[in-house]
Amino acid sequence: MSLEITCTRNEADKKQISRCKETIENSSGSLEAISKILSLAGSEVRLKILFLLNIENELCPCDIADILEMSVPAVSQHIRKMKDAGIILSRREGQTLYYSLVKSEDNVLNGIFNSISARKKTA
Amino acid sequence: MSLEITCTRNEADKKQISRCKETIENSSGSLEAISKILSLAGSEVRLKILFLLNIENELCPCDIADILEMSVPAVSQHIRKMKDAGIILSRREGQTLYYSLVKSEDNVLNGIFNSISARKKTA
DNA sequence: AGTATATTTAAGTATTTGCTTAAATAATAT
DNA sequence: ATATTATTTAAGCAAATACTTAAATATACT
Repeated sequence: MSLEITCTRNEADKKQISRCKETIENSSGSLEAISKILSLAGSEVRLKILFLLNIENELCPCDIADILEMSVPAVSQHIRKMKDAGIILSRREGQTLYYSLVKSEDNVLNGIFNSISARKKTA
Repeated sequence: MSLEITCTRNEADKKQISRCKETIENSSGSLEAISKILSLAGSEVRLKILFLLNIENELCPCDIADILEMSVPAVSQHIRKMKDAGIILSRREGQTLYYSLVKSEDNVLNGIFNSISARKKTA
């Protein structure tokens, strides 16, 4: 691989590079987990769904489709991804499924919701 | 469009739905801006780069490639996206370009870095 | 000027994503 | 049982993503 010959071999700070490699190695689990969540929240549609669930507590796919003006299957498929990732959960009431956020302590999503509100005030 | 006929028309809480529509409308700017940032941070490679820049202050593409064990062009292309989005900036020193985070107050990235550290402790 | 280094850019391609439409489940109502 | 409603699942497809390799820029060195 051409990876072997880079500027590093000549004059870079080797100490810094190995320190960084260690840092990444040590946080590899959280980096993977957090990037998974961010990749979900990084879709504008899904961010809106998460944002709404945070405010409204729970919503059904049908209502979400109505609010976001998109098809029910499209919403359902976004929901599935978030459910598979364990960031939302469902409760059935008759024919209707209500989805809500899975609450947790060190939740990166809370910071995101705060940022959305904060930025709104600023604008 | 089939959007017109959903469960909403029959028995849903119309008040809730219009309230939600308004909420989304009101936050539409921040939702778009934040989801853009999250979609960038939602790539494991880019999250690692951002995480490293936060710790090391600045790094060159070559070193990042070395640390993450990937090709320089691949790194460069990730960097370009983040630069285009205005979340990182560059400083030239001779042939070397040093990249660093654009610092700001209500930065959603700070919360993310905290979550990465917090989760590491927990694990 | 000519060569080497650091980086970017471009072209090509395989994979992933996000919708659409149609069909399948699941619960309810008649 | 049959039909209706809420939702999911599957198949298909266009667009976006993330690499690869090769070529182009930019700065430094001789």
